[in-house]
Amino acid sequence: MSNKPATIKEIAKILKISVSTVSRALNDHSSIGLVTKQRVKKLAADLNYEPNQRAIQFLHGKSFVIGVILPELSESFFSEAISGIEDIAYKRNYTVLLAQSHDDAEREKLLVEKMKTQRVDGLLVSVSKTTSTYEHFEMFKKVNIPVVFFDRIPPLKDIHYVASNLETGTYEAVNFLLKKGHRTIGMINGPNTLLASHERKEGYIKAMVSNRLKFDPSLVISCDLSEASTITAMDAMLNHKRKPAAIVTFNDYVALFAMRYARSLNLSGIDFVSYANLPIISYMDYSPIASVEQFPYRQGKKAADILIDLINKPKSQSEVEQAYFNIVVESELIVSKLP
Amino acid sequence: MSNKPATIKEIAKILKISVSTVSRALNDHSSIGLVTKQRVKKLAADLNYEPNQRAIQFLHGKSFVIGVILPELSESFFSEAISGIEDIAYKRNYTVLLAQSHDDAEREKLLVEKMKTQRVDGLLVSVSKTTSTYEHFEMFKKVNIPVVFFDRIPPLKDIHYVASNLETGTYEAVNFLLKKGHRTIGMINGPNTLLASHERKEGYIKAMVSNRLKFDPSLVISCDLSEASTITAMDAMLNHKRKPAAIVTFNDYVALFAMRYARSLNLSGIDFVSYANLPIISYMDYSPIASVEQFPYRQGKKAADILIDLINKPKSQSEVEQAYFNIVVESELIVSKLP
DNA sequence: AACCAGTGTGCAAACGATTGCGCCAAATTA
DNA sequence: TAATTTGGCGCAATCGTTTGCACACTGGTT
Repeated sequence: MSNKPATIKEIAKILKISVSTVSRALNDHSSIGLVTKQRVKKLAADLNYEPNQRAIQFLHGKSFVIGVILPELSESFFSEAISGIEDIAYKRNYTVLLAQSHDDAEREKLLVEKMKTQRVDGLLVSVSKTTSTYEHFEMFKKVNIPVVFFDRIPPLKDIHYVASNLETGTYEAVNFLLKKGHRTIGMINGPNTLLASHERKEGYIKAMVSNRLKFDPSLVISCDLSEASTITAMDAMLNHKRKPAAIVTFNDYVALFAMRYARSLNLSGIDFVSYANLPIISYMDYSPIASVEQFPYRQGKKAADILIDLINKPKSQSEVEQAYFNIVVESELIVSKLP
Repeated sequence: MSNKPATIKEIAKILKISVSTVSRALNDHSSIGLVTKQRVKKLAADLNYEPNQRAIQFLHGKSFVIGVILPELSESFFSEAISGIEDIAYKRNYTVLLAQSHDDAEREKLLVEKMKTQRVDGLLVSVSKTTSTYEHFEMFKKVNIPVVFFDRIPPLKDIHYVASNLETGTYEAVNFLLKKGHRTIGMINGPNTLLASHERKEGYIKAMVSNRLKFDPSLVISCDLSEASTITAMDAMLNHKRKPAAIVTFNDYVALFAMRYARSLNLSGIDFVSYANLPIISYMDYSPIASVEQFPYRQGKKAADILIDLINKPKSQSEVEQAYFNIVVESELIVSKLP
């Protein structure tokens, strides 16, 4: 009963006109008379006609699908980013094919393969932590399928990407602490290999310098983001000849570890500032007094927009004049509301 | 330059055989000679031939896509569930079309519409909190597209669903507390309208009764899950003539609020048990001593498996003999490891 | 010599929608 | 009145793949 969806053919047969007329009528083509249009549209509505997307995709040689590969949806940065991607895709009539690499380079490679066999029209990627080779992405370029990276950018030339610049947010953060009266500010940073660590450090330095303070490198300590490593860093801070009165931490986890450790030593009064990645942290007894926000939703939207623009861009005649989008979303300091 | 992907036609032309032979050779059809098969496969590999999925989907009248609508990816229950869904879909050669309702009934309706125009082969849904009408799902049934609900199940007859039974986990939780020596155990439950609240209460009662203790209804207090409401419930607990020495809370947020409130009153020694929904909670200074786990990944896998089974099931001759899958994934108590 | 079985291959239709081209009639113009 | 425009519509090809059917061989059995 009421089984197969209606097709354009059936409409044509019932109305005793040709399928081309029906198609044109539904698409408001100028060469179709008003009465015919209305008759067709009426019947289409009655039959609950909906165009078969697979047929259209097939005809156009396009899938209207964008692939999205990201490390972990359970990280709130990514679950928020995917909302932005989804919203744009929806608005621009694209569909999202989502997959998680779970920070596994092998799996990421497989997923990229699958995206290719699925013939996505474009790819949005935030690369896995363990990824060290990038040929699988290069393949896409060869077949002219645009790839846009976001947040976790591979060290490649000539790519499109959207990422946040943590320098500005960090600058604001340190400035905020200085304005609050702190003179000695520490930073528990991430591994030096990460671009993100570098940006944080640069922001820190700029803030110090622009306030006519001299930058003390020994107050910026790297850690590997584990609790143990955070505690080691904290020990170094606390034994420093200039013990910091405020500390900027690489992320909320590190802040959590550091704050807990400080309390376990019965130390209070140190102000912490972090980078927002755990929404739950605001519910907690102790939380950073301010946070650098990276606007994942906004980044997701932007990246999706760029990707779809690229998909629909007429092919550039010469490869040379190809422009690469390198969009930087500025980060921003959000000061916690007092309870 | 290496533009369009290779097609079966090109292979046929190069090898001077017909497309049907090529197709059959690639699919290992028995009527094709060994030599021909090998020649075809060799060339296909050389040309990086991959079958055009859109063409195949179009031909079969199937999309090999399952739609997934869930409330919020940032809730870890769902982000874990989607991993299970993805994994099964990948394994069984389906593709996932994901969308979030953000707990908005209107949006959910729109998304269901979109899924229909996209002609998904099946639908997996966890309904939004604000959804109160269900016709949009009924539509799918009419056109014979299977729908499987998971976790948040609508109050409908004759539906497929996968959900966890919180009764068993709650039973274990209360039992655990009793074994630990507590005689008076309180429960801060959710709204009575929720099935989940009911299951928790039943588990609580069963545990008490099976330990020959009498059930005191005044020790099970409902709240609306807000902090204020949790505090009200806690006040009632603490002023109870039999002040509970252990409390089971509806979820981790409620546990967080309650524990914080207890500490603010300088109360310690109350044992809390909760239902796992915030992975971060184990990182915190104070956390429940045990948690009822609902295995979202497992639920997601199960739901996806059932859906794909339904999609591929030969049509039942009579509507009557249609069987409905009502799968219950038992919940389970996980006792926190001591640090 | 006629028949059959098996093996290997090609022809052509089908899936649903779009679109360039051509055709016919009515309306306008010369 | 004849010539030209134009509004309205149909024909048929096209996209890539699968598949039922027909056909042409070869080799073996009556």
